[in-house]
Amino acid sequence: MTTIDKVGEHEGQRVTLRGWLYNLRASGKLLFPIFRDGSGTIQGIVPKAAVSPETFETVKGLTQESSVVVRGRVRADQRAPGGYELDVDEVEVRQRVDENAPFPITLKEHGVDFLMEHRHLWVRTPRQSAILRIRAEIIKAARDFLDGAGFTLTDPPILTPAACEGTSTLFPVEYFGEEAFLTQSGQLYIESTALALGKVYSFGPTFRAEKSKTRRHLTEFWMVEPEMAYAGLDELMELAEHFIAFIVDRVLGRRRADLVLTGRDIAKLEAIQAPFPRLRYDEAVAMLNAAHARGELPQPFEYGNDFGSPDETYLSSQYDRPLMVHRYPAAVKAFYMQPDPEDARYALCVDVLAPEGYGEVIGGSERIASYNLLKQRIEEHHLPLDAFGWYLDLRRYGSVQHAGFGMGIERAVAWICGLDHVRETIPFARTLNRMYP
RNA sequence: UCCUCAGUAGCUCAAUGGCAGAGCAUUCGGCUGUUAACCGAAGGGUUGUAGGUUCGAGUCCUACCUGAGGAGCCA
Repeated sequence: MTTIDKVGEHEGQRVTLRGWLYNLRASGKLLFPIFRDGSGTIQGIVPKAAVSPETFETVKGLTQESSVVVRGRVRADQRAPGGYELDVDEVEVRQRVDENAPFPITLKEHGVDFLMEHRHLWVRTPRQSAILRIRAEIIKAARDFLDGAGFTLTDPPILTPAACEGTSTLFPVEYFGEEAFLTQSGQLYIESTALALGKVYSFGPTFRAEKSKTRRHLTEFWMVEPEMAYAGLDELMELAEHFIAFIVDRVLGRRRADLVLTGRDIAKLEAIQAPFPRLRYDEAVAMLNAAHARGELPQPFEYGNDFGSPDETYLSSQYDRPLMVHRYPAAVKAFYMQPDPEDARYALCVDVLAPEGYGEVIGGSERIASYNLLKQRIEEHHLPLDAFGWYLDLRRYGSVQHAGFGMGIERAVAWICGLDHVRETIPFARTLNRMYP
């Protein structure tokens, strides 16, 4: 018993593979079934003269995605894409797909709507499987990095009584006669555990009821959020760049074949090394205005706004590694962000923009440590003060400088895999117009 | 919420207002090295829904439904 990714270790030996029929070609009395088992694909060879008549007929009658246990000898072959072929001598069919209701996803092209409607079957195709393996590697790398750097995983609640940020739309749920919401970020809660444990992180699903219809948005997405006590913006930016560089390096080391399978340009990922370029918001605005003056951007940028998607795309395209933009105007940022002591009009925050137009993958900031200032900001943003009582408590009992960021897993996967839409980065995407399957 | 585009065979798409078509998939036949194999044949249609214009509508008009791309907002 072995798996397809390890057949090279069994060259010349007879092995058993458990998988599914990916494709079947025939040339007279030669059959070429291609099997997949979740670890890869391999082509089998079935010459009529070399096997029993029963085996030949069984393979000849196989339908796409029928489940099979196959036995045969592993043979190196120059003509094989993976380097090895299987001289099949025995096939056990576990379930044969009925030819009157064939597997809907063929090797030919399909539209987005059809594929998403059949997502439960689409995940079987080699490219989608590769993306899901890379996603798993990215998540493991993120956790390994933080675990190794002294962070403790603390899981925040999914059901929450109030908004973390006043701006985004929340999904309401009925909670024993009261209204609760699905979390849009674990940040406020891990600020609490950071003051208990020093360095912490959360990893989990978050929900935003925004009616966004773009290649970068899901209503349900996963975030990894580190939070550090006794740390400010500088430490946070250093953490962010080493975090991302570690993840990219890990994927290049362990999932290179899958990156190639997705068609990713590997050289672009190999350039991702810390340190990353850093720009103040003001410097980024100057770049956008200069680009507009040269006719490279259609819209002039209005100082004081947050960057739009075309602005982010332009800025990130100027560099071969992620760009860190820091110190945005406090007025456009969240209520909990610490103002810059050198100029209170700016917030001590940072957005990390992925290269090649993939947009913001990380957003983070130093948090307000002062009780009075935080209370004032909550009031200025017209947020319910009583709902934030516990959050204000953190500033009454041993308040310290602290900072953290959130990285959206799906955007990171989309960037690292070079995908044009985040819907392929998660097994079952939840979008504005899709809840099925 | 706004802007733009699309909806025809299981899938991907054609069809000047004038006979509903092709490739793939499926079934049958041929081929001993195929790489989304190829060659031959067969079956497969309420053209998203409802109305309207017209001698005649897949095609033009109106409304609606569904989806996609983008904006805003965000990770």
